[in-house]
Amino acid sequence: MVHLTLRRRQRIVLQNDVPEHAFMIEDGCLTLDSVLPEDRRQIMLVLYPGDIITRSAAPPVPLIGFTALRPSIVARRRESDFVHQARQNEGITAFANLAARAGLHAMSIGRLSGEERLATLMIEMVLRLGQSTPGGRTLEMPLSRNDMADYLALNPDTLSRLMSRLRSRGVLSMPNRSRVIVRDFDALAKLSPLADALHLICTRPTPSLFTAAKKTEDAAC
Amino acid sequence: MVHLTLRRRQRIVLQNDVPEHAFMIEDGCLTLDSVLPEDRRQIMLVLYPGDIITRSAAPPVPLIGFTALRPSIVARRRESDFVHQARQNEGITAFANLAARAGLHAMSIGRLSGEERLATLMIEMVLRLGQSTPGGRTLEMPLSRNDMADYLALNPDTLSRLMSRLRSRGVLSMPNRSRVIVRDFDALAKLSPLADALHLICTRPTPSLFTAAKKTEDAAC
DNA sequence: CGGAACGTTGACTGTCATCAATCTCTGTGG
DNA sequence: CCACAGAGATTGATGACAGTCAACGTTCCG
Repeated sequence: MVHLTLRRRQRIVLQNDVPEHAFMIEDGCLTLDSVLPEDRRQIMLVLYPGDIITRSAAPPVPLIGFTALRPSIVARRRESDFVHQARQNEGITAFANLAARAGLHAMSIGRLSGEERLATLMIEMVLRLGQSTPGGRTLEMPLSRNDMADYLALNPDTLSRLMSRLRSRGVLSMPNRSRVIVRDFDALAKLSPLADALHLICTRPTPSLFTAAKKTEDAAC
Repeated sequence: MVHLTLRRRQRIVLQNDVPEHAFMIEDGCLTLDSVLPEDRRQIMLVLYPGDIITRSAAPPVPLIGFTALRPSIVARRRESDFVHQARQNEGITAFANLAARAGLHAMSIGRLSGEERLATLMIEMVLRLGQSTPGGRTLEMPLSRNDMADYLALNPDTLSRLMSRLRSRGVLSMPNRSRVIVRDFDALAKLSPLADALHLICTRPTPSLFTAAKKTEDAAC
């Protein structure tokens, strides 16, 4: 196992590694992203500590990889490390969670308006990174404006307009480029049809199915 | 373990089951879908034999579930069945694959034009279900027009226009409502930036990482 | 202090959604 | 076997939302 220390903006491309690696986020915040022809970048997911990425769990597009949004630590393991039961359980829950989040994100991109998508992102960020402060929930936004646009499948100009709208309505404010203060979380939650789902997926520590399986040792089928 | 036989259009909602179940597609073709307020339906993924769905691997939105597109057989197992090493490997590869496909789909919805999305779907269908016939690759399309629209995050009218365009260009034809004949697969592939990725994800039997792990028995970390 | 990267805003354009009218299948019952 | 009903699909007219381009403002960095 190797620990990788990534600087901000540093990127690791998931090539057809032999042997394949599993990258486990230990600290920091990264994106799983890819760039299509004509500079169409899409951020598939934002990754947090506990997430595991492998080539097989990522879409097999040429430039797929992950990018550190802030200084991050990633453990790289080889496939053979997953012989152990405990590791396997970890892998199953991590991948199931990844699939669930990717599906939710597809739904957000596919069926929500620009404003709803932005609200959804902001709720995710508050739930993951927000701190209670006087005046609202505050967070250090790890995504740049362009990153946010690439995550939400919007263009930066449109996103800027949407942000201005939320600001003028007093839902949130941005004292500087990276800091966000959500002044009215309830209003924000009302803007996103996925608020409840986000709450479930961001707060429950890890889903239950296979972690519980270890305990019950009875034979199957 | 229970085998469920599903009729066309039959739907199973993934509730907060206790104990949670794993549904393994044995035969047929289904969708993983959900409906948001204002009748906004999104098909997250099309499921094929070998796929495994659990509540934890699906986005935690209220009406999430799967729908049979044609008569299908699904095995329902309980969590305790996943104690065994072999099952765990199965689970890991299945979920990793699900995550990869969900990510690819998000990219398709997010960054492709309507026409590119439709081409992407048609390529997926040809690769999964196509039969070589004189005059092109033929397939029985399991998705109705509305399903296709809900999968591609388009509306049915727009989709109809796009289909007409492809038909008039001679890329494909539809002798009846459900049968598709792809007359010029190369032209179709050129329309989708994700053609190569689809090829990788639809043809490789199952990804390699954890299936190989069983063999190497050395200690980890 | 100056330059570059990043962000904002306005005017215009294009794509896709919506609504409505019409047409086409498909299955049912006379 | 045909007529019919109802769902499904097509197509045109129109409108809304987001994309594009360009100009300008702001922040951050050397």
